[in-house]
Amino acid sequence: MSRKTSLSGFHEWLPQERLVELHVLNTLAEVFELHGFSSIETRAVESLGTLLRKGEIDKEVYTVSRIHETDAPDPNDTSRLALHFDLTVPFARYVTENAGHLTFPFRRYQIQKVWRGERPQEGRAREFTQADIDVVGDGVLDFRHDIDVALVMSEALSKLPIGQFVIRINNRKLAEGFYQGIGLDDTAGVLRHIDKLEKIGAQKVTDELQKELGASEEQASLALALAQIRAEDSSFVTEVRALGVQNALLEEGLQELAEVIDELHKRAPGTAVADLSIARGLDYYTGTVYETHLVGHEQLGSICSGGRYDSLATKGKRTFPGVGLSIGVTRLISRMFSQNMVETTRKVPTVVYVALTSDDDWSAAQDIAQTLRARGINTEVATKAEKFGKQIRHADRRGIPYVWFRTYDNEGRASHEIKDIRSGEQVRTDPSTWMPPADDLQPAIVEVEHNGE
RNA sequence: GUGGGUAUAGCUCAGUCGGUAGAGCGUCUGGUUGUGGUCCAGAAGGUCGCGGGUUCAAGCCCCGUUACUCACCCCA
Repeated sequence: MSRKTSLSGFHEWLPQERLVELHVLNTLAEVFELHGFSSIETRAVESLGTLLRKGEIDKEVYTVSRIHETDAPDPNDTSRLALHFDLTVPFARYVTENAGHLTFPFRRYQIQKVWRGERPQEGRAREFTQADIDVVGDGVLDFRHDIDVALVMSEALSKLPIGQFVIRINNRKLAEGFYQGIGLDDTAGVLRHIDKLEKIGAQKVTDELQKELGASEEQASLALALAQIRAEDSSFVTEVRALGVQNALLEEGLQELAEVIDELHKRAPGTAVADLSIARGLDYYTGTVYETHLVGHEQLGSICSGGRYDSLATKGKRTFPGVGLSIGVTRLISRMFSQNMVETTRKVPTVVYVALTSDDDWSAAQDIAQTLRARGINTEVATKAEKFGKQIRHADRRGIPYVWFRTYDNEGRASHEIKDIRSGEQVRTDPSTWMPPADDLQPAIVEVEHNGE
């Protein structure tokens, strides 16, 4: 169901693929609203200064300029406009700008396209859709929201035809406190190497920690030992303590992570683990961090990530701490297509195709269609009285399940017949009463079961 | 940004030693003259990515270029 695009990294889906995407988007919005998140949109552009405030991304940002701009663009001019590369940073700007009109804690969801200029490959596009939820507080934000957002995402992902997934959770305080406790001060550097654990293996990570960060053999092996800890409940706490590191920040992180994991284990068993190797690149995270992988598709990378950020949004002396998660909708559905994880029951919305017996019947056929549409039955009408075989074939190829015939008996009296193309069954009917089975009213998404995978 | 691979019909791909551009699927038409799917027969469909070079002759060899693609980096 998937195919190449002529502009790399900019997907354009076929109608049946779009049906899947819409199903995903609608399902997510539904679950988010069930949990009281309001929908907002932010503009597609921000000033370069806003986007780069945290100073990590540069080349992957697309800047926007008018073709009539007189001077050559200055790459250092932070007032230039650029397309947003995620929804968290624009949201932080939105919160500070509209703080006076919002009530806190503010729960919002936001589903929009974002753009990044990196080299595309499977699961990585230059234009893609993110579905974010965040909760932001004024000055303080109860820690329970860290648990809440993970539960919401767990529920949302469970309703998608994507098989099993695991939300892997860590805590920045835990990691940073631990590294401080063993004398490693470059937290970001250590995390960057630890993050590669799954990809390059334990030995290489230990080597790199020593060579590139100047860690001692003992420091490296302790950092690695921490990263290898995994648990579905708070049993990881004793494992960490067994490593014998003392640090106040570490204790705080341990407590937070234990609380998140215990509650998820209780309310959404099997969907979350504490994984102390999770690092996350973005440096604005200050506590809980999340990453989500599809079971059996780990190579795809994370399909839903986020974390707690205590100082991303500030306005004068006010700070707006937040916590949120973001689903990579495009990454998710491109995988669903490439692995044939889903099918649609048909590729068009149409339920009934009204055939023409003669070219003069078109207006009468429109009357039939109108009667059906009034009851919510998607209907289209043929424009030419081609041979019935051709009209049926036309409907069949487009995936329309029913063809409607208006026929005449020997006395010229009109009667109606409807044919189910799939079974071939054709019966007399009446436009004012006919209804398709509920399953045929709208195209549906069907999860494909793969054996042995 | 770095390194590898690929580019031929709508799609998937063959194309030998440099010698007239091919197959399967799909599409269209007919067999079957107003009830599809199967079968049979036939037809349409090409800037061989683009530009240059070598040669009597280039899809094929050489140089350049663009796009796509995979991996790295990073991330959803």
